[in-house]
Formats: sequence, structure tokens, C-alpha cells
Amino acid sequence: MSILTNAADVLRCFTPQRLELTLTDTVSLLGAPKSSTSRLLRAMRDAGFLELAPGTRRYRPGILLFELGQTYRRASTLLARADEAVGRLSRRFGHTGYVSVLDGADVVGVAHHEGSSTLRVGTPIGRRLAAFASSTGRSLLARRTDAEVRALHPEPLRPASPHSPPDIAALIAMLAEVRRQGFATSLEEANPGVGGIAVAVGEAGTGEEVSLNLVYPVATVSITERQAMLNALQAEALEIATLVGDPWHAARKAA
Amino acid sequence: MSILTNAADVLRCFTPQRLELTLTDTVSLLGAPKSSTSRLLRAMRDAGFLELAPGTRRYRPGILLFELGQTYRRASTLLARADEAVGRLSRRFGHTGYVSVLDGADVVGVAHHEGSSTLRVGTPIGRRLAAFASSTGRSLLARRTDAEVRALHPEPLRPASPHSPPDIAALIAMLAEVRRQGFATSLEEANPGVGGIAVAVGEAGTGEEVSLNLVYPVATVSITERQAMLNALQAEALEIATLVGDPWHAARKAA
DNA sequence: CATGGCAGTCCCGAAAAATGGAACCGGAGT
DNA sequence: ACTCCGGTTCCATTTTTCGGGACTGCCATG
Repeated sequence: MSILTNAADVLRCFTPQRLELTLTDTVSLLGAPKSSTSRLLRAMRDAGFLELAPGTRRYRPGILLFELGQTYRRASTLLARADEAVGRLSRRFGHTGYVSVLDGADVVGVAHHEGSSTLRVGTPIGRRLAAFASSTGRSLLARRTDAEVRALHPEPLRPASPHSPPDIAALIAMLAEVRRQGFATSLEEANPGVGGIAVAVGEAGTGEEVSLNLVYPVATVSITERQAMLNALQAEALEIATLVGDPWHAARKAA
Repeated sequence: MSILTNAADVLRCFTPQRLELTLTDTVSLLGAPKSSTSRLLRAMRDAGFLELAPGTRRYRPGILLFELGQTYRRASTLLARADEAVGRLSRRFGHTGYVSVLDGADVVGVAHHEGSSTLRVGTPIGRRLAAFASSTGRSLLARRTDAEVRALHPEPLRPASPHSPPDIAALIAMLAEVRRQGFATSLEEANPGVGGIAVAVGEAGTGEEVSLNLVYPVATVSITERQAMLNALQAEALEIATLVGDPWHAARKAA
């Protein structure tokens, strides 16, 4: 219960839908006393975590946090490689690509490359998505044991779409398939009309894991194009995997 | 002296050159006692500000900070517009473009669009640059009064390049020129061989200000191309300026 | 022009957390 | 086995934080 956790709680109130916070917003979101919250917000501002949107009394993240966000991205060579690879894939196929990481039971995109095709699909990065309900997420979950997956997901699942696994058993079955195939797919789950394919890669030494992911409009992409994307995605992932010594891919190759 | 300022101090230790921090790094950088720092880092980790690079004892920014960095970018419509505009310019001319904001006496890039031309120049975003020694920075400084500029810059200036203003008087003179012309330029300042042109835009209601900035390799860009870039940049900036009601541009137009 | 919310800040004693010196731990190097 | 070295834990003391309530300034309303 250090003030740090309170500060973090405040920061977690910011979402892509709620870019700025007023004192009363924060109070009602957190249920904390007004006076404490007022002081907390001011302290956070003094420290540089927040800034006041000029001319208003609304707080928003400070530039310090922006800079650190950049640092986060650069801190990992695995991420950098994945970013590179997805950029190549995105340019080659004209579809949007993401790099995502698992955080608890969510995936959050940490990099994205917008497709060039007229039909662009996808969601901005920094957005959180239930891991079990997306190809990216499942490609990462497949690297956990079933027990870990169960621990992460309190029943009942709240599937966002009819194409998502309706319960844990279905999820576990899907993950088994992902492990067998080496990639994960989705069809109109997070976004209607959008399909996704994803391959996860992990670093041997660090245990760090990211997922490479391409999304495309199902209506205009042929089976053969999809297959080409899948092949390219797997190739890129495999290259990174061998480079960083991913034991998971190594095991697959041996089998 | 709240723990928040200490935490912020720790976070400020991260730079593009120092992506991860060990306990002893932090201790020597901050000069704080070991035990306090150890606890602080752990508390920050528990709160989600930091994470341990898996398998090591090195701390790095947590994903929470990454998400907030994204929020920062989206919190401002001015920023969003500028980002759009610079994206257009970058695609059109094939050179790299930035959107930057002033923070104290520094500018920090908050968005960038990499050029498509074979000669790509520029520095990654999230990087801090002395405002007085770049076109972006000067385009923003020109919107301050001379007194404010002086207050921001303790003599003597430490010019990074022979093309930067050597002292405050020279800077003030350059800023006067920027105000007269409505744009700022640089030639081989922050990066050798690259030139930059920048126009700042501010929002009436909020007082928020950003700078749009294009950089290009001086060796391969003709006078006429540069002029075209400048025209386009000014046109984009002016459009945004009228949209958000920038009094500064309004005054220029009236004159 | 009073009046009543509404948003935010200030004050204070009680309670909890931070502080930092020193002791402690475990591993790598000798 | 010894001893740095990086890091953690302990504990008494000092410093913040907490949160209820009073207080201020600001509309909008009667």
C-alpha cells in the first residue's frame, strides 16, 4: 500500500477511451477519499508523472512516461527483431502487423505496422485484449502449460465473440492445436471481418516472449495469399527463434 | 521528497543509452543509500512501474509505462493532427518527419515518420535534444519571449555544433528571424549532413504547442525540392493552425 | 443578490511507510 | 576456505501518508 501502488492505480485509470482524468473522475473510479486523491494527483504532477492539460483541470500522462514508453520498446532486442520482421511482412503483404506481449491474461500490442492496402484493419497499439480471444494471445498462451492457462483464467470465460473459445476446455483444446501447428489463427474475433495469424517467439536466456501477428480482411484475401502470409510469418519467426535460441521452436524442429 | 519524486528520479535514469538499470547503477547515479534504493526498486516493480529483465537482476520500464506513453500521444488532438500532417509530408517527399514538443530547454520527439528514400536520416523518437540547437527547437522557442528564452538558458550555451548559435545573443537573433519568416531551419546541427525545416503550431485554448519538422540529407536535396518541402510544411502547419485557432499564425497572416 | 450544489484544497491527529546504517546472504573469483 | 561484490533484510527513528471534515471559489439557479 505504498503511495506507489496508488499512483500506479491512478495511471491504470487511463485507457485509450479515457485519455485525461479529472480529480472527481479519479475519485469515482478508485473510490478513494477526495482529499487523498487530490494530494496524490498533485504529487504525481510535481514528480512529472502527470501534467495538467493546459488551461484545464484535467490530468494526463506526462512526457516522462512517454519517454519511458519508448525505452520499454528499445530495451528488448527480441522486440526490436520482431518489430523489424513484422515491418517486412507488413510491407510485403500490405496488411497490418503487430508485435504483442502477454501481460497477465491480456495481450498488449507494443508495435504495429499499418498495412498499405486500401482495406486497413486493426486496432491501435497500447490496447489491451483478452489473450484467449485473439490469435496473438493464443499463440502466447500456447507456450504456457495447461495448468498455468487455467490459473490465469477464472471461470467462466467471457468470450467477446462467437468465434472465441466459449470455455476453458475449448481454449485448452485450441491451444493444443496451436502447439501442434506452430501457429495460431483467428477469424472475426476481436474485429468483425478480420482474420489473424500469429506465431510466438521466446528468448532462451531471458524467458522473454513476443508474438508476431498479421491481420487481414477476410473478404478480400484468398486462401493462397493467406497461406503465403503464414509461410512468411513462420519463416520470420523461425529465423528469430534460432537467432535467440528459442527452446520451443528448437523442440518443434527436432520433432 | 515524497517517494514519488524518488521514483521519478529513478525513471529519469533510463535513457536511450541506458535501457536497463541494476541496483548499483541506480545507487551510483542517484547517490542514495543502497538499502533505500533496493526497497524503492522493488516497490516500483511491485507497483508495475518496472519489471525485471527476465533471468537477470536488471530493471527496466514496465509495460504499464509503455501503455501510458501511448496514451500521452493520443491525449492531444493537436498532436494527432500534427502526426497526420507529418505522415503525409514524409510520404510525399520521402524524407523523415518529426513531431516534437518543448520540455524545459529541450525538445523531445513524440512521433516520427521514417522516410522512404534510400538515404534515411534522423534520430529515434523519445530522444531529447537541446532546443536551441535544432530547427524544431528554435521553431518552438521563437514562440516564447526573449526574456523567457533567456531564463531557460543559463549562460554559457554549450553549442553541439559550429552551426548552432554560439551564445544567447546569437540565439535571440536567430529566433527573431524565425518569427519574421514563420519557420526555422538548421543545417548539419544535430546530425552531420542533415538539414531540417520546422514550423511550430499552438492551440489557442490550451496553450499546447508542437512543432512539425522535416529532415533531409543536404547532399542530395536541391534548392527547389527544399523549397517545395518548405511550402508544403507551411501549408500543413497553417491548416492546423487555423483549425485549432493558433493566435500566433493568425497574427502573422494579418500582418 | 442570496442560495445551493459542485470541484477542489487545506488542516490535523492518528497510523503507516520510508529512511539509512549495519548486519547478513549467496555466488564468483582466488 | 576466504573474500569481494551485488543485493537484501533488520530495526529504531523520522517522515509521509491518510482521511474526515471544514473551507474556498465557482458557476447556475431561484
